[in-house]
Amino acid sequence: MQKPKTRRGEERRDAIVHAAAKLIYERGLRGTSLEDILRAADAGKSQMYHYFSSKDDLAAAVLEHQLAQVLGQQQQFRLETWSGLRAWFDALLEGQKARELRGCPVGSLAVEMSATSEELKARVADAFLRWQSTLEQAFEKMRSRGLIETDATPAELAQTTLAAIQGGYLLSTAEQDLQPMARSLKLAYTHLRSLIPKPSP
Amino acid sequence: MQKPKTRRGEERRDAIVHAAAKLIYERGLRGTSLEDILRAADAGKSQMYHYFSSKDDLAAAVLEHQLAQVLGQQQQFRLETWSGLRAWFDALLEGQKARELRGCPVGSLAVEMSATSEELKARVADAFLRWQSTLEQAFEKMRSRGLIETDATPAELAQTTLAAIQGGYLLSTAEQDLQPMARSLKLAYTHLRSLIPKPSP
DNA sequence: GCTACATTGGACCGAGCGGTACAATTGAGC
DNA sequence: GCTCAATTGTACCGCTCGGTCCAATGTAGC
Repeated sequence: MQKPKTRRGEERRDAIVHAAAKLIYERGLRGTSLEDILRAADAGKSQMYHYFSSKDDLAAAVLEHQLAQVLGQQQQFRLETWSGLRAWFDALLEGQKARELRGCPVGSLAVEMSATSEELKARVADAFLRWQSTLEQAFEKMRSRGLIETDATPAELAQTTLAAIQGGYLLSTAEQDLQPMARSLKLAYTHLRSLIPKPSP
Repeated sequence: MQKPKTRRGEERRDAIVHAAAKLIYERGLRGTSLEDILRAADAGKSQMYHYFSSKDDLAAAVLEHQLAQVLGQQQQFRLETWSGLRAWFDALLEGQKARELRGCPVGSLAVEMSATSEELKARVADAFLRWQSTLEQAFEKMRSRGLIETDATPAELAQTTLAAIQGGYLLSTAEQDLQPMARSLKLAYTHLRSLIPKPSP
């Protein structure tokens, strides 16, 4: 409903979002009740409805939180270098293994939210486009530095790379096997490497 | 609970599964109540519980139904030929457009089911592996006919192709734009084409 | 047309859901 | 230490959910 106006309020709001993110990631959005979340956050209903207007509103905040987590981790890598890109892919794979093949914290939430209201659908689209745009910037840097050379636009590369990531997550979660994701990421990496300009003889 | 033992029973069971598949595809599994489904199928609760032991049991039947639909359509194409493969990709894209970017009938259900019980998770894995195996067979045919030549196993090609499809679906649904799926499928196709053996000079 | 079983209608249930109301409590700034 | 807005505890609400029960009805095969 409204933003926290004190330090303490902010911390409580964050605690609710954190607990919600964790539970929703594990059980899905519809599979997680407000009461579960509030119990986990050690908060009461009045607190939640003080900061969020509805469960959907909280869900939107959780989506933002998850995206921020992903982008935060991503920022630790210099994606515009080959070694950075590879390290990032490796980290995604490690994360998926560590989280027991439960899927992408943003992607799986997005699927469920897109099947709900128009409002949430729009929020999901916005979140994904922002994610895509961070990749686009990295590929644009690579292009301008001569690391890659292709007719494909950076936007196109960002889309196909993100699709490979999401497809990898989904298949690896569905089949309960890390391999499909490993292979999908490897293919995406190999494809990008194939765009390295040929040395002119 | 038990299988239909008459013609009429079978039709009613099918009607329930059909209605469930449609609504669940539109609103998600948890977002669809039994009462919604039964109203749409013009059936009563006792009918549903006569043929299914629970909502999860019905969900498993819906997954089977959706997979059968997908494999049925797929069978109309000769995937082991380049033109057939391309036509299939085009058809997937057309379907996603026609269904208003709502995603893969199997994939989106799989995401939600995997976040639920262990039982459903196992069913999802089985379904996906069966889908994957049909692709694997097609690629194996291509390989044995000399259409492709690669170190990658048919199983590996099937996995990466399926991942590209699912990633394309997910991104296109999330961003509410057909383009990411179009590009993801195009990339998958191009990659497979790159495996055409070089004519020995 | 009898019989045995498959099928169906519909009332009912307890639990849990998202959401509301309101009074009590806290604490920052003066 | 007063004041007043920010924050919190708690009881409550109406509704919908998945699931149960059992009597009524249809019907295939004899």
